Amino acid sequence: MENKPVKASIKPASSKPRKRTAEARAQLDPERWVDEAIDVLASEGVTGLRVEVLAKRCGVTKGSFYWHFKDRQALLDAVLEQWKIGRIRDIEKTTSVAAGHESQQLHYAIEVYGASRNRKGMSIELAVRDWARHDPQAAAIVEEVDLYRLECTRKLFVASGMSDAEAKSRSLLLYACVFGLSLMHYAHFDDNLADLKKRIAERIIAS
Amino acid sequence: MENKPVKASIKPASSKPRKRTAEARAQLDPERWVDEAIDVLASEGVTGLRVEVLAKRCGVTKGSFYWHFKDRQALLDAVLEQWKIGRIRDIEKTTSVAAGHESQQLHYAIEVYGASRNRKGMSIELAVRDWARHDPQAAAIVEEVDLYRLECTRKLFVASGMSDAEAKSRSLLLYACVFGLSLMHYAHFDDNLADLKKRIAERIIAS
DNA sequence: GGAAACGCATACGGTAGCGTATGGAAAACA
DNA sequence: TGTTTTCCATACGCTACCGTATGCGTTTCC
Repeated sequence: MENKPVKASIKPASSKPRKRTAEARAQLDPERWVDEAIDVLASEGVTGLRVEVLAKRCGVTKGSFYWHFKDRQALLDAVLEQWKIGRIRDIEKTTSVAAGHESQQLHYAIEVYGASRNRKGMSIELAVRDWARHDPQAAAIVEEVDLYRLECTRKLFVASGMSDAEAKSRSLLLYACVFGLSLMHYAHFDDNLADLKKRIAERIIAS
Repeated sequence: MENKPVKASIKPASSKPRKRTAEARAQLDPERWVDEAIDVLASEGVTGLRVEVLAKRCGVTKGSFYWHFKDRQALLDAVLEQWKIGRIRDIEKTTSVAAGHESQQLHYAIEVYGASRNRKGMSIELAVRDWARHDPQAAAIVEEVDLYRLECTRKLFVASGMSDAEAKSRSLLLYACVFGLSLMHYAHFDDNLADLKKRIAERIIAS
């Protein structure tokens, strides 16, 4: 009556690593768990990230989970670590630019966060930040990421001709605004939101 | 014996009425529950708002809770309602000003949110907004409050001489920044945070 | 072709939380 | 004074979790 061998939620694994050592497999699957966990995190928040729920999403039971992870906390640690790595990689990609196009790149940085196609990314961002309000470990990761972000955009502002102090304030303003906007419900505040956003971006970036 | 539904009412609760009528008592206590609930909400988030935990904080058992409230959701509804009322009252207080002092009042509005003495208020704010990410009812309340806030500061910007479109963008920028800053961990980004904040406020408000 | 390790299922004990049922003390009322 | 209403305690059933123990088919290694 119970589902016997759960079939295909185990995805590739069969074709690629022809020679799978124990380590190769043990390192591959936890990543799968973490990816799925980040998905749940985005939609349910950290408190909705339960072992048995996650297992069901992966098509297995928690017996599998506790083989890959010591406990729930170990998963949370891995989620934080993977989030940090992904963010830093993304920040580097978003803020690297040829000299002379700094302010254009800053505009892009604002847009890319506000874009609707990036809703999931922002959901993760907000979930992690809410998590950080109750968990010092998450707070430490968020601080790392924030400082890295702030530093990268600060450089862009400096490169576009601002003083260091002004660049720092603009950098902070930029991210505060990006995250703050994603917290607010202003869709009915104006019928030309695009113009509003454009004015805001200009105010943040323009000299 | 059907217990009648409890209606939340705002009553200053005369200090110690030696003669407490039935109605006075039935209307006083739900308020107490809601106040305590908002405290828990601030520190634990909406998912940490449990009936039995709350009862313990009130020094009673949940038997009492279920006499005053139909279920947990009824409490959550009351919390949202009380939060909305409190916010709107606060916004009116913060944004009412004699003509000619508008930009000064805007500076005050920014400061009052960032003030450390207001940490609890901001915790509630963030908890409600996180709540709104998963609950349409909470989202509706947040939208009401947001639109009211945005409108009040918009008027201030207009009164200080801006165009309507510019005033709207500044209003949105102001609150986005206020909430965004409270989400970020930037304490170690600079050793003169006061100057940073001052520059940011100036950028938001100055013509 | 075993033997060991792997990867997962199943079963179990335990806690926390929701909501209901019911009893009971004290106040209010008549 | 007797009755009703108010307010809360206690006990119960139920579900959702966490983490452990154990069994079992399958792969990997010798």
